This record gives sequence, structure tokens and C-alpha cells, in this order.
Amino acid sequence: MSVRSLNPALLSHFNSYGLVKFTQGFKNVMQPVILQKIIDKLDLKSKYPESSSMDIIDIFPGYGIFSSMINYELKPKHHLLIEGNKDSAAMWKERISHLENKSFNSEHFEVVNKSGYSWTTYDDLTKEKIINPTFQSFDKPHDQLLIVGNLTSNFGESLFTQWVMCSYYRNWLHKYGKVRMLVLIPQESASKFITMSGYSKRNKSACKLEILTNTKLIAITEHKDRSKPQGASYDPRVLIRDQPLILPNSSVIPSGGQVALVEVVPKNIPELDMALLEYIIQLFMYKSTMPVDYMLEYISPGAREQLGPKLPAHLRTKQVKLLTGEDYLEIYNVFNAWPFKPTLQETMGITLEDTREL
Amino acid sequence: MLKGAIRRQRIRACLSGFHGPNVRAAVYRSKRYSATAATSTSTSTTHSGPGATTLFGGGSSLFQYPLIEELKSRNLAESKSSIHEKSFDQIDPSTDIPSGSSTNLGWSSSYDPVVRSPFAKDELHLNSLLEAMLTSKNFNRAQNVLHTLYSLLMSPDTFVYSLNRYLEAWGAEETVSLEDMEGLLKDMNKRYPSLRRNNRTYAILLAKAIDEHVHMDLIRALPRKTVRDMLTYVDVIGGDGLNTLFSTQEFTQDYVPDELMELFHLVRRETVTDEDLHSPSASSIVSASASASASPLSSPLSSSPLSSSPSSASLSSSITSSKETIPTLDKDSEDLLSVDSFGMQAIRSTLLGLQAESSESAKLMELIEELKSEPDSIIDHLLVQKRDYFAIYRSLKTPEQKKKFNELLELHNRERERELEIRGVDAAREKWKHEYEELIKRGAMQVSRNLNPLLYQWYSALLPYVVEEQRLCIDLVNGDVNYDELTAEEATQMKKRAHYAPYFVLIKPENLSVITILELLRLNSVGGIADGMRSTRAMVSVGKALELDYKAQELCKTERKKYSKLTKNQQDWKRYLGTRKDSEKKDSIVDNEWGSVVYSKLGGILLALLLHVAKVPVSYKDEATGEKHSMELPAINLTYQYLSGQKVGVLRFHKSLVRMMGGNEIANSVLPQLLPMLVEPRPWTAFNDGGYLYTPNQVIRIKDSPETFAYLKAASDRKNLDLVYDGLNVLGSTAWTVNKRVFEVIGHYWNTGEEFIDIPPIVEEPQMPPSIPHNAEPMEKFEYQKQVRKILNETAALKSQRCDINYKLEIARGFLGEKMYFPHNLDFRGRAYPISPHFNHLGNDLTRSLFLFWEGKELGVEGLRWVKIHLSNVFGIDKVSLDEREAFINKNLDHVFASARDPLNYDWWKKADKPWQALACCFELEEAYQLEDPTKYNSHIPIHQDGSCNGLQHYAALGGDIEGAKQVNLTPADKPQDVYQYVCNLVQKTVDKDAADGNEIAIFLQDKLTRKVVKQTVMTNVYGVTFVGAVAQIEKQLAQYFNKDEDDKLAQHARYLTGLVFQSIRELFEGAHAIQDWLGEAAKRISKSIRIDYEESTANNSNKPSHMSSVIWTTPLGLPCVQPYRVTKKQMVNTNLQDVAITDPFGAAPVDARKQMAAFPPNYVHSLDATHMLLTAKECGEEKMSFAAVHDSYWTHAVDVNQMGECIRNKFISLHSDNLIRKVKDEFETRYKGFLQVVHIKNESPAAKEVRKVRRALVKELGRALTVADEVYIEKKRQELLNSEKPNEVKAGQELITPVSVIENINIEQDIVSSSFHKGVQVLIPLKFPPIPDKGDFDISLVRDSVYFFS
DNA sequence: TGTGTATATACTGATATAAGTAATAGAGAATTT
DNA sequence: TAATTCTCTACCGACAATATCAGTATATACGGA
Repeated sequence: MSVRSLNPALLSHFNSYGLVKFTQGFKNVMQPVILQKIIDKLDLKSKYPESSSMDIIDIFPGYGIFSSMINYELKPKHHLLIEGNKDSAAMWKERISHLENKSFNSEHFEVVNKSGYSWTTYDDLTKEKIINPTFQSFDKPHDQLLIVGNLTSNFGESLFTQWVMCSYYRNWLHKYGKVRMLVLIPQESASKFITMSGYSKRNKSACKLEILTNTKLIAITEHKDRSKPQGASYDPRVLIRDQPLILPNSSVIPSGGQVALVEVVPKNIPELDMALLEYIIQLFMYKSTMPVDYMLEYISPGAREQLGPKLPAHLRTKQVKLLTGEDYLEIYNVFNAWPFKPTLQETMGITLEDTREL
Repeated sequence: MLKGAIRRQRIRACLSGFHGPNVRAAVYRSKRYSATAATSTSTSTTHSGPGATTLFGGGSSLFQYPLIEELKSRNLAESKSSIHEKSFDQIDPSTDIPSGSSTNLGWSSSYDPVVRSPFAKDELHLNSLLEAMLTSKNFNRAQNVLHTLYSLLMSPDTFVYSLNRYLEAWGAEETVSLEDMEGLLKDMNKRYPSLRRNNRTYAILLAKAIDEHVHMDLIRALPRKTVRDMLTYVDVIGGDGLNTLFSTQEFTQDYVPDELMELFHLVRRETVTDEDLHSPSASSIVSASASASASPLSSPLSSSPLSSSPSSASLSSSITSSKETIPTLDKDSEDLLSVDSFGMQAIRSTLLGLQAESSESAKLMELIEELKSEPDSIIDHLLVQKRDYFAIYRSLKTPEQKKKFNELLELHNRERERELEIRGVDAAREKWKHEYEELIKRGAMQVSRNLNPLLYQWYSALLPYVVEEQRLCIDLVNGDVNYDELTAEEATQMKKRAHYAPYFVLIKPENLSVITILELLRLNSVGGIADGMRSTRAMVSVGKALELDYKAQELCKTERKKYSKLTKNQQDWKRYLGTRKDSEKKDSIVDNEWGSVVYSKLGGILLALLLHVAKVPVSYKDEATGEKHSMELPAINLTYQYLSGQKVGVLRFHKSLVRMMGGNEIANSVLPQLLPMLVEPRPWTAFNDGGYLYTPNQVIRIKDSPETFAYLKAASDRKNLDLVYDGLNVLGSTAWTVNKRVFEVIGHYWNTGEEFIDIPPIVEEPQMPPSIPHNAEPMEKFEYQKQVRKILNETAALKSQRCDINYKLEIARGFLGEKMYFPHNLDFRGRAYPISPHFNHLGNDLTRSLFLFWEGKELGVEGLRWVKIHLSNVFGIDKVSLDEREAFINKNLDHVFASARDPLNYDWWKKADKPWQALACCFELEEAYQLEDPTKYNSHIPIHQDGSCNGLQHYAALGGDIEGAKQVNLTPADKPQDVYQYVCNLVQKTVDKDAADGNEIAIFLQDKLTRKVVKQTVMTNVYGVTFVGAVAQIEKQLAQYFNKDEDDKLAQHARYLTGLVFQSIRELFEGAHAIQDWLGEAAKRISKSIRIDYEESTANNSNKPSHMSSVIWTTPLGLPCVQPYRVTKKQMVNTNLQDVAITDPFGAAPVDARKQMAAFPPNYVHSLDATHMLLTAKECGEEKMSFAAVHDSYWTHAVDVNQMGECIRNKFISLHSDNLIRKVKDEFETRYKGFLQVVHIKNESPAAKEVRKVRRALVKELGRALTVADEVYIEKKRQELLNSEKPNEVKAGQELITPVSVIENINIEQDIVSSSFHKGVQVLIPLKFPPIPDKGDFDISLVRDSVYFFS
């Protein structure tokens, strides 16, 4: 098996480090052979035909085998490694100096030793003119910018949903266009987020993801329980649709870690009252086996009586868990036109804290 | 002096009451652990010697006791029953037989005389059901329940009480004859041969016998003593019964118990001549009533001339008649639009509406008229019409007049109080109706922002549904439901109904509806939800409110039965028989609560119905056409909300409804439950007997802790709590009134709708920050969202505060001019609180300013001085000497007068630290100075004496810290010491030193240290604040010196400072801290101890035995304190609204060791300050002072302050003259005797080696791994053998070597390591407590002369 | 009429939910190896 | 057993998470003997 994308210049460096332990709470896929398959499946070259002028923004790269392979595959103009962790950053710096000797760092790796969690990190990228991506139309995915990230840590799940929201708001790195994101997330997150209507684990974020992006499962790890069929914790319809690669457990550190690689491509979505949409989804999800008509009243007093009739019959009787993104948008529109739609106070979930003096 | 000594002795007597004979009766007889240890000291060394190759006493087998075999086959059967989950129709005595035995497990310790049945939950359930079935006269079902109950109870004695309940209710039926009852009893006896009748049973039979005029037959058949005892069950026999009995000539005096003797003579005399009844001595008898209620039977016998008309008539007619008078009686409605609450008006109309009906009020009016006609009387028509009793009372000149007025008012109010408790709900409804009809007449329904007519609409819409639901429930309870005729869905619904139906039928639909509505409104914005509430809370609260109403009504019925047909001498009868609550209750193991499950189910169905019908008018403007549309939308909806990532069910009010409730035009309706009382509360005589006339209450606020209940009951039954009750009764007997002048000023500012001092403004639409672009950067977005959230949070908080204040003012308004009392009860540590929520003297500055003593006392020179000092205190000048404080006010007297004369425009008082109380004080002074001699002023204002950092005062006394004691004013000084400032100075010193050494942080902080920075930390230190918590507090104080992005720097500085503060406190209160640590350590050991007599029923975690023992101690007053911290199990309950999680209090839950440990030191100290307060209260009460307290702030009349101060100090000294910690230790050592403790000791220590050796041997024999549970079991067996009667068993026990026995005599203290230390081994050792730390040299008697101790 | 199997129902336990990790440190408990 | 990861961090008054699903245990229905 060839590992085409593995940079030979780095081999000795990888070897000298051995299989590192410092995962910092992140999970990682460590086997080049496996990663090669992923890269092949992603078919990156056709998506980034002029990759030599592109930028890769690589967030929480960690040990970075995957990063380096993508790098070698695409050979971008800039490959920024946003790595707040001191040890990892130091290792990358060492690696780069290693490459300086070998290839004068023609890989264009650059370490940004700042937290990938903090938004200011990214403001600084443009402020300090480290990169200067082009602004592209929102009709098609951006072909000069790629986000790669490892969100397998504790806060990863929330950060992932925030990145998705950024793609909708067209801020952060998504201000440049519909930027593709290749993100490694925990299996628990992936099996909730990438679902189709009716799947039991589907949650609010999954609905948002469906509405706002085209997201595909690229690869998943084997199931922990050998007696279960592979992919048992995922929505079977998604598995059929996306045909993800199955990674052996041994390829992941810490061993047995369950992860999934997903490819997120933002959609071109008009402006919505996102707070309202989220509120509707959230409230419906509280009792997902109930029909829409019944749940209307949970959103706002009088909604059932007044808005129920405005919904098509098939929607009204549909179980909430069976609703598609489209369905949600339709319901959203009805609410949005209603004079008594929920106010900010309700959609924000205001709570009273103890106001007593000292 | 002598008196004090006697009292002290009594306290001591109480202290020891808790352990005693019962200790001996416990599991292990006579010989105890320590004795064993002493004898085996020598033997154990031989065993552990090298020669002991076989560990078990020489032989190769395990001696005669088959210990290993037992261990191998040990199989624990858990006592289990699920009866508590069944609805009434599923209960079947033939199948519902619980598995396992109902033995008493005890709670934290088996030495204490408290009862715990494994089936307590089922018992409770069945008893409630029985009660309900009897009330609804469903005797067949009730009998079913009764039989099931029998199989659960631990002793036949307990069963008799339930049987009596049945017999009593059944016997009350006219169709049931004495013969029937005897028949039933015989039948029962046949089934349950162990069943014994008790005196109450006989009393019940007697009642029937009297009815049938065959009572002498029964009486003659019984021993005289039995007859005497049974007659004390007055609630069973009834007043009429007694009357008949006493009139029977054959019934001789020797049948009569002492407490009824006078009544007996009364009846006998009455039959001779009626003239005696109208003797002129009447008033003197009545005069005794105020104090007599504490001991009703000791007051002189006489009759009152006031009783002529039957009170039952007034009861039913008063409401309808009062309704008519409402418009004319409305007082102040124009002054205070905002607090125009209909509920309160309803209450007031109840309060006001009784005058014509009862003779008591007629008499009062007569007196008032009489007084009015006196020359220069200020009583005018208006005052009379407004019923400003306080103004009238105040205007009276002679003590005789006052006395008489008070007496008559008391009688008058007794009637009104009863109305309030029994008929308040009806009054509220009538009020709604009235306003609704008024509004309809004016045709103004749509535009009205008045809430009450809307509530009436809700009520009218709700009622038919409730009626229908009740009909279904009745059918179901009567067994008239044929499930076959129902659809599947209906059947499920009916099954759900079965869980609440027995209770639903007990209350009339009108009350069900009104209470649901009012309770819902009351709960607005509680529990952290804006414009709504947690649905769980709502459901449970509604259920509880219903239970309270039902019980009050039932009690009233019982009482009416007592006096039903009596037309003469009702007052006297009442006084003699007391308003004792059902005496039977005191005997049942659990107080018969319906329980959370029933509450939530009842609340669920009622709220579901209400949600369905409650509408609110709304309108909107069509943006396109500009047309305005009006319509009705549901007023409330059920939804959910996430609270830190967890779902909670929420009932949310529609915005329009919220606007109606919180605006300044409309006020809430007040649920007339647990309001301040109009008469002196019934004195506490038992844990569940005292306070309101009819509404039941417990003396301790217990939340989900049957253990606390068990201890409380045991102590109460043993009469250990009488001193506690005495103190509590003093608090309850303080009469108050509302400060009308302050109230009017508050009302003025309230009505402006603007912010003023404690009054939040009305916010209609919050001002949002300017919106940001759709594609703003994430940072900006989050920032924006944060701002919006903050603003919304603030407005929501304002709204809820306004709502809350409104509710308080509503109640205050209802009691303007009234005399009111606050019944108190205690938290589990003994701190006292008024039972009445919302409006009480524990509130904030604004609320407190509304309180005046009803009684006035002439100031005198000292009193005047104290009023001034008090004003200075509330003004914020309280750190200087008393003379300086007085001087400060003298200097500012003009400001004081000006403030009082024109409070709206003159601002001086508004600058005070506590402005509202300052204003009240200004009024008082100004009025006093209107007299030629202000010292002659009759003052009503309560003067406060506050302990300076009371917790630390107690700690300092316990620890004997000389400097610490000085700093918290235990030592006489010429000006008050300020401990916060002192600590601050200490810290400053270190900071200066560090700064001099070049410490950057210290240099930065050098000039920023203030008292305020350290205050909170010093204060919370008593509560055991951790380093992290304190850092957070100090960060808040330092935040102003740092930029937003300098969080890390801020934290760094805060941490440095916190370290110093902690260090300084530790220095200053060295002894105190040693005590604090000791208490913490003791709590830790207790809560991590293992009871060897407690069998672990879950085998799966036998390596982690649960810790079952709470920290329990007895206060010097005899109150047992049980820390109620256990891991709570949650039970999901299905209701009509949603599933709710209810904490299941009956789970045999292990303790929450962490909480036990952290909370014990503060709880212990609080139990001491509570003791101190109650002792002081009692003494003040005896000295005829008015007394009130807010934990460590004691209040009395100005003139009495000096005397009270003396009292406070003396009680403090006598409290601390004992070695309290020693006592706690002794108590612990008794209670937790023989318990084991889990510790980790160093691997390589000799002790560890010994233990390993024994364990290895055991494992070998056992053929499997040895669990901790096994070790505990072995130890238990060893203890049993050692304590055996048989010498051979004792010997076997001595020879038995267990992992515990090999180290029990080795000193392992120095080998103990923390559990996270890796090279340690876990071992069990007997529970021991660390030695008590040495006390400092502070001499407690110095307190006697410390003026600033409380000031 | 008693027994055995198939299906319906009831019960239990696990899991997810939200969504700037706030800042920090240190003990103790829980979980995993 | 040993090592690691997670949790929590101020007392009381004044409390409070729920819906769903998967898997298992029990009850009912049914059919055949």
C-alpha cells in the first residue's frame, strides 16, 4: 500500500518522536496508511485545482500526521498550524526547522502559537497579514481556503457547532466564502449531528447542520463492541449515503478512541431570525415523539390554536422527530409572520439569579 | 441569681435526656467496645506474635462458630414492598403482603430511641388513603386499606391508631350502632388476636354509647382509671357528650380526670342554677385569656357574658354579609392604587365583616362607641369605619381601657382568625365575583387592566371542569366505574385518576379552583424562572395548599363537633377543652402527609385544567393595515427550559398577564394561607401542635428527611423540647402592627412607578443595545448577546422584585391598623423563623420598617437614648461609642424632624444605610418630641441589638481566644471593636511588609485595602468558605482596579490577598479555628463511618460500604439536630402535565459525606446561637418584655433595651460556661459507639502488615476475594460474641482475630495517610474522635460588662 | 383444567440536553487499568 | 491494587430535571393437549 501523501522529508522526524503520548485530551488518527485512504476518498486535488496558491488553516493539529499528509497532497501556499499548546507548538517548530534543513520548508508550515479556541487568534491572522485569502462568491465552495480541525477534545462539540454557525453568519473564516471544513470529531458527536430525520439521536445541532450545510461522514472508527455491526451507532441512512471509511481502532490514540472525520460544506442560506428558528427546534425536541400540532403550544401560548390551521395537514400531524430541515423552515416561516411570536426574552431563556445583596 | 441556677440545671437535665436508658436497650448489651479493647490488650499481642501460624485461636477450624460458611452463603433479603405506588383501587390485603420483616433499623445509629420502619412509605400512603376514604365515607375501601396496613406495621400498638380512626369515622354514622362497633372490634380481634384496644378506642365507643344513652353501662364495665383516661379524648367524646355525661347523676366525680374537674363542677352547678353564669366577675376571667392560652386549664373558672349566639351561624353567614359591605369599607384604595389587591380586600373584608354577627365583636363595638363618646377622644367615625384598631388602641388613656380593649379585640379577632383560616378562600372568590360583576355593569371588561375580574373568568371557566373531574373521581372511589365500558384511552386516564381521586373528592370544587389559581399567582418568578415558575414547584405547591386547606377544614369540623349543640358557655368550654388538635396524630409514626407524589398529581390535574381554560385578552396592530385586533390567548402555557444543560418543566405566563400583574395599577391576589395571625398563636405543645388555630404546622421545617422527623418526634414525646417551645412561644406572643406612616410613604413612591431606594421601577420595554450586522464577528456576536442577556436579566429581576414587594405590601395593607402575631417554627438547627412567608420581620430594610410593636411602652430617659442610638445604627453610624451615636442624632435632630414632617421632599433620611428603618425611627422621634417631655412618649418602635459577627462570637467563646474575643466585643471596651477592620489591618501589615520586600502584587494592593474587601470573606469564613470561594469574593472587590482583559492578573492578586486574609483570621481566632477543625474532623469521621449492624443489601458494591450515619447532636436546649444531607434518590412521577422528578425521602440513602463535613461546623455554631436566642427569648418573656429576633439581632422596646442586653449577656455566659465541645464529644461517643472508620495507612507500617496477614488467611479460607462488607460482617459477629451472655461465646469472640481486632490496639495515628496517597492500604478501625483542642484563656464572664457585645 | 409459547406491557437504566472552557488549586471521589 | 480523571468549591431560610429508548422482566392471550 502506497502512502502517497506522506512527506518523505518528515519520516525521520516522525520516527524520532515515536508514537507520542501527549494527546492533550485530543484523539487522533495516527496511521498513515489509513489516512491515505481518507485523503483519497476526499479527492482533495479536484476540489482545490490550484492548490499551490491556497491557504490551509489547521486548527489543533496536535501531532499532525494527518496535517502533514494533507499538506503534502495539496502543497498549499500557507499552511497555518493554530496550536495553543506549548508542547505541540514546540514540536511543530522543531519539525519545521527539521524541514528547513531538508526542503527549506517548501511545505510552508507556519506555527501560530495561539489558542484555536479564541476568536482573536483569527483576527490577528489577517491583521498581521499572515494570510490574505480571496473573497469568493457564495454560489460555490471556496477553492482557495480549507479549514482542517481536530475537535475531539472536551469543548470540541460546542466549538464545532459554533463553526457551523459562523458558516451561516458568514463571519470568522467563512467571511471569505463557503469554506470547506475537514473536522475530526468524537463519535458521540458525529452520530448525533450527522443524521436524517427520524433517527433517534438527532438533536438540535443536527437539524441546524442539515439546514445550514452539506455535511458528509468521511470516515468512522470501528465499533467498540465487536458483536455489533460496523457503524452501529450511526444513522444507517447516512452510512448508505456517505459510505464512510471504517478505521481500525488501533489507528487512533488514545487507543480505543471513537472518532469520525466529517466534511462540512456550507450552504448559501438567506438571513433568518436564527434565534427563533433555534427556539422552535429546541422546544420541539423536548418531546420528540409528539406531533407538531401538540408541540406548537409549548412554543407560545395560543400558537396551537392560531398557527395550527396555517400549517399543511401532513406537517401538523407529523411527529416532531420526523421533521426534516425543510419542514422546520416551513414552520419557522409561519411563526415568523405571527404577531405573537416568542420574544427575545423567551428565545434567550432568561433566568433570574439571586439578587440579594451580600 | 438563684433562679438562673435552677434554670441552668433544668437545661442540663434536658441535655442528657436523649441517651439514657435506651442506650442499654440497643443491639449490644452491657459490655461495650472499650471494655473489650481493654481486656484484649494483652491477648492480641500474643496472637500477633510469630507463633500464631493459625490465625483463628489455635485450632485449624474456625471454632464453633461457622463464620466462613455464613460468609459464603450470606444472602440478604431486602424488605420490600411497593404498596406506596398503588392507587387505592389496587390495594388488596390478601395479596399486599410485604416481603421481609418490619424491624426497626434506626437511622444514623441504633442507640437512639427513634423508629424507622422499612415500610414507612407504604404506611404513610395507606394512612393518607385511609383518612381520605373515611372522609369520603367509603368504609369498605377504608377497611381494605386498614387490613393491608396491619401487615406493614411494626407493632399492633401502632395499628390501633389507624383502627381508631376507622372506628371513629364509621361510628359517627347514624346508621351504625354501638353493637355494630363492638361487632367490628370482635371481628378484628378474631383476625388479629394480638390487637389491643386502647383508651381512645373506649372513648370512641363511649361517644356512641352516650348517643344511645347507654353510657353508664359501658362506664361501669371499665376500671375507673381507664374511664378517667378515656375522657381526656375530648375530641372524640365532644362537648355535648361531656355535657350529657356530666349531667348524668350516676356519673360520679371519681370518674372525672383532673383536667376536666372544673368543667365537671361547672356542669353540675349549671344544672343547679343558671344565675352563676352571669356573674360580674366575667371580665377578670376573660382577661386571663391572653396568657391563659399557654396553659388553658389553669385559668380560673367562670363564664363569660358574651356567649349567647351560636357561632356556627356566623360562620356561614359572615361571608355573604360582608360582601355587601365591601365598597363602603374599602380603606385607602385611592391612596394606593397599586396595592389594590382583591385577594387582600377579600381578606380584609373577612377581617372587617364579622362585627354584626358575633357577640364578641358587638361587645367590642360597644366599647369603642363608649370610648368615642368620652371627652377629647380622638376616635372619630372614620377611624372606626376603617377599623384602625391600632389608632384607637393608641389613643386610649388608661391602662384599664387598654386592657379591656385588648381583651375584647382578642375575642373579636379569634372569630376573625377562624374566618381567615377557614373561609379565606371563599372570601377571595366572592371578591372576584363582585369586581367582575361591577366591571360587567360598566361594560368595561375588555379595557380593564384589573386582574380580579379576569381571575373570576378563569374561575368560572375552570369550575365546571373541576366539578366534572370530581364527579369522575367520586364514581371511581365509589367503585361505579366499569372499565369495560371505557375506551383504552379513557381507561388509562381512569387508572391515572385512581392515584389522586381519593384526595380530589375531599375538597369542594370551588376551593380546588380558587386555590389553584391563587397559588399559581403566588409563585410567579420563583425558582429562577422569569415570568413563570417551575412546573414541578407549581404542582407540588398547589397540592400542598390543598392539603393545608383540607386539614384546616377538617380540624374545624372536629372542633365544631366538640361544641356543636352547646349554646351556653361556649367560650368557657372552648377555653377548657382548648383548641387541641387531634391528639391521635401525635402517636402515629409519621405525620400523615399526603406526600409529594399526591401533591404533584393533584396539582397536575388541576393545573392542566386551568391551563386549558385560562385566557388573557391581547391585542396587536396589523402592520400592514394599521388595524388593531383584539383577541384572547391562553394565559399560561407549559413549556420547558434548559437550566445549565438540564431540562426543567416551566409554566410561563403570557406577557400580557405579566404586565397586568406587575404594573402599578394592579396587584396580586393573595392566597389567604399562612398569613400573620390576628390572635396569639396557639402555644407549641408538641412537634406538630402549635401556631395557627386550624392550619397544621410542624415545629421544625423538615424537607425530605424522615430521619429528622423521627428524632424530633422522639425528643418531643419525651418532653425534651419544652424549653424550646417556651422560647418559641415568646416569639409568637409578640403582637405587632403595621407602621402606617411608613407604609404611606412607601405607597407614595411605589405608585410613582419609578425606582426609589429598595423599590424597583416599572420597566415596560427594556432598552436594547443597538443591533449589530448579521455577519459581525463571533466575538462581537457573543458580546452583544451577553449584553442583551444582561439587560433582559435585569429587567426580569426588577419585574420579579416588584412583584415580590407588591405581594408583601399587599399583606401589610391588609393588616393596617390590625393587631397581628407571627407564629414561629425552627429550621433543623433550631433557628427560628416566622411561619408566615413574604411579609415578616425577617425581610429587608423596607419590610422591617413596617413593623411596630402593638404594645407601647413609655420611653423614659434611657429609652429615648436608645431610639437615638438605633437611628444612628440604621443610619450607618454604628462603629462609634453609644454616646457618640446619641450625640450624632442630637446634632441632627432638626434633620430628623424635617425628615419626619416631609419625608417626600426632605432627603436626609434617604442617605441612611437602612433608609426605611431610619424613616420609621424619625417618625418615632418626631412624635416623641412633640410632647413636652419626650421621655413620656409611648413608644412602639422595636430597637435592635445586633451581635457583632455572632458566629465568631460563639467561636471565640468556644475557643477562648483572648484577642479574637476582644475583636468581636466579648470584652468590655469603650467603643465597639470592628473585627473586619482589624483583620484588614492585619492584612495591611503583611502587605506593607511584602511591599517593602519588593513584591509587585503587594505594592499594587498596598493602598487598595479596605474593610469592605475583606468583610465578606471574614464573614463567610464561619460558614467554611474554601480558598477558591474566597478568591472569587475578593476578585469581585478588586475587579474595579483591573481591565476586562486582565482576568489573570486580577486572579493573581485576589489569590495573594485571600491567602493573607485566611492567615490573619487563623491567627486572630486560633482557638476558634482549632474548634472549627475539630468539628469538621469529627463530622468527617462520623459521616465516613460504617455501622456494623447495618446490612448492606446491595452486594454489587460490597467493597464500598455505604456510610449511613448523619451527624446528630443535641443542643443545650434539648433539640436534636440531624443534618439532613443524604444522597437523594429521584422518583419519576407521571402527572397530567408532565413527568416530574420527586425526591424520594424514604430511600435508605447513604449520607452525603462531603456536605455533612462542610456544613457541620457552621450548623453547630448556628444551633448555639439559636439556643442563645431562645434562652434570651424565654427570659425576656418572663420579664414581660416584648421580644423578637432575627437570628442574631434581638429586638425589644426602647425602654427595655438595657434589661434585654443584660439578659443577652447572661444567657451567653451561662451557655458557654459549660464545656460544650466536651458534651458534643461525649454525645458522639455514645451515639456512634462501635462504629468502624475507613482509613488508609502506610503500606509498610506494622499495622498494615498485620491486617494483610489476616486478610490473606481469610481469603484462603473463603476461596474468594475478601470484601469490605465481609470484614464488617466478621467484625459484627465478633462484637456479638464478645457481648454474648454465654461465656464460651465470649471466649470465642476474644480468640477471634479479625482485620479490625489486630489493629484496634495499635496506635496507628502516625501511619494514617490521605486516601489519595498511593502507598496506602485501606483498613477498618474503631471510630474514635480526636482529642478536644486546648482552649484559650479568655474568661467568659468578661462578657457580662461588655456593652458592645450586642449593640 | 393445567401448561407452554407468543406477544403486549411494565419496569429499569442509560443517555442526552446547553454551549465560550469564566478565572484558579487542591482534596477527595469516581473510574479505569 | 494503583493510577488516572473528574468534581467541587459558603450555612440556613427557599428544594425539585425529563424525555426517550433499548433491553429485560412480567403479564396476558392464545392455542393445543
